[in-house]
Amino acid sequence: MRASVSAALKPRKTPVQSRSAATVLAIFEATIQVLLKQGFEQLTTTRVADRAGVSVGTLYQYFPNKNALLLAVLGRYLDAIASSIEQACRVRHGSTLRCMVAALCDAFIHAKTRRLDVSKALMQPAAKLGGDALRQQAARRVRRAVLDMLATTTDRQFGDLQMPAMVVTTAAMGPVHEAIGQGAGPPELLALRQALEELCMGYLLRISKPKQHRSATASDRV
Amino acid sequence: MRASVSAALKPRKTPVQSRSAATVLAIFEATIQVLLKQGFEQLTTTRVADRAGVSVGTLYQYFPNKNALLLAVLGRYLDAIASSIEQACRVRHGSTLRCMVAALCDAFIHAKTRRLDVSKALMQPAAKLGGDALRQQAARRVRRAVLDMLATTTDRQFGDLQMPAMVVTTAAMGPVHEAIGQGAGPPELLALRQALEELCMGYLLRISKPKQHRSATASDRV
DNA sequence: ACCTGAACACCGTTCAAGT
DNA sequence: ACCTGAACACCGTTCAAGT
Repeated sequence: MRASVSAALKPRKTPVQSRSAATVLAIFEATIQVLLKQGFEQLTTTRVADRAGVSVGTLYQYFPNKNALLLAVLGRYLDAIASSIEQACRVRHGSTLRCMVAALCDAFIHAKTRRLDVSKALMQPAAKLGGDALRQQAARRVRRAVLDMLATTTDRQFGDLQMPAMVVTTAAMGPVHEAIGQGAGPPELLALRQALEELCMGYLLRISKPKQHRSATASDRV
Repeated sequence: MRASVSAALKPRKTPVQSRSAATVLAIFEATIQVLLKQGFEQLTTTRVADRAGVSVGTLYQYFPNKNALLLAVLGRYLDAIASSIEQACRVRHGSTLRCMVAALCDAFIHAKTRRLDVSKALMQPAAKLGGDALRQQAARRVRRAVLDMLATTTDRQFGDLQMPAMVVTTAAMGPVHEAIGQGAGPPELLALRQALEELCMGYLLRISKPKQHRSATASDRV
């Protein structure tokens, strides 16, 4: 029952023929193309329709307005990011804190780096009306995934988990966003990854206690 | 020689009579009013001019286009924030790491909380073309201030300072932004402040070594 | 069921005319 | 030196007509 980020942005009419499903896909791709080649300011519904090979009217048959189109594209992107981080977290359930932190830092950076051009292109309209709500919804999924993972550590125990999960996720985003914005290359990203790990480890060690070493296998497979 | 964030956004023509200085101020205030009352989507150059009590033509005499107007308003806001953080940092030069971190966390939260309505209203257009460049420029000032402060600690010594300064500033922004976005009240902000302090402390202690206790007064007034 | 594109309303921007 | 506001170009959105 995991909520999809783009749930509220469903096209006006659901494609029932394969022809229109292709049309919607073409519009999505055309939007990203225009965003990449012409930029946000130059993005026009007519231009998108042209590049998609359809008329404006067709575009408006599937999206109530330009904003909804942009949000739909952004939503797909955020969905993909959230999913990949969720998976990275799930794989590390029941492992060491250091191991979890390392995986998490990797996942954050990969998410933003995977399709760097698209990331950057989407960052501009991201703060427009509604875009922030989407961002928050995706952040909630990530936060939840982090919390679930932390709850299964083998070597540390936490009091509250809500706050640390929130702090770690949002805190890690900032440096990554900044580094990307400054056009950081592979070497800088490597140094950044290291710094993020120190950041998360320092914080999480500080607010947690070592776990009692009675029977380590007891809570191994909860 | 500290660069002003809004340096590149100077009005088209510099007001030489007091009448026009008042006009520019009125336009600034009108922009924020419209942003607050009608929202970003409804913000129209004509509407701003109307509320400022001038005609559109007058507005365009001082700002080359709508985007420049928005950026100018955003620039003033970011300037104010950066300045207040710079000052908070300066006051703590030569003090303890814990003391610095505490002051810094306070400054971050205060900056975003001071005029919360304006903060929120400005967050929408912040990511539009050019807005991101402004944000980065302000972030650079803050980063610089943090670095300068850290260089004067009495109890710890760091290897590199560039990375920690960058990480701490950008990392702290995320949780604050998120909390504000979720409509956090005073109690939540207090808990957040505490968490931010742990975050910064944990990280900075981790990457620094205790200072030798030879003659503490030697590097006191560098 | 899906597509077209001329037509309409509205907004950013200009500029000739005013004081 | 500063202000005005009608006029223009362009973009988002619609809808009657097509297949």
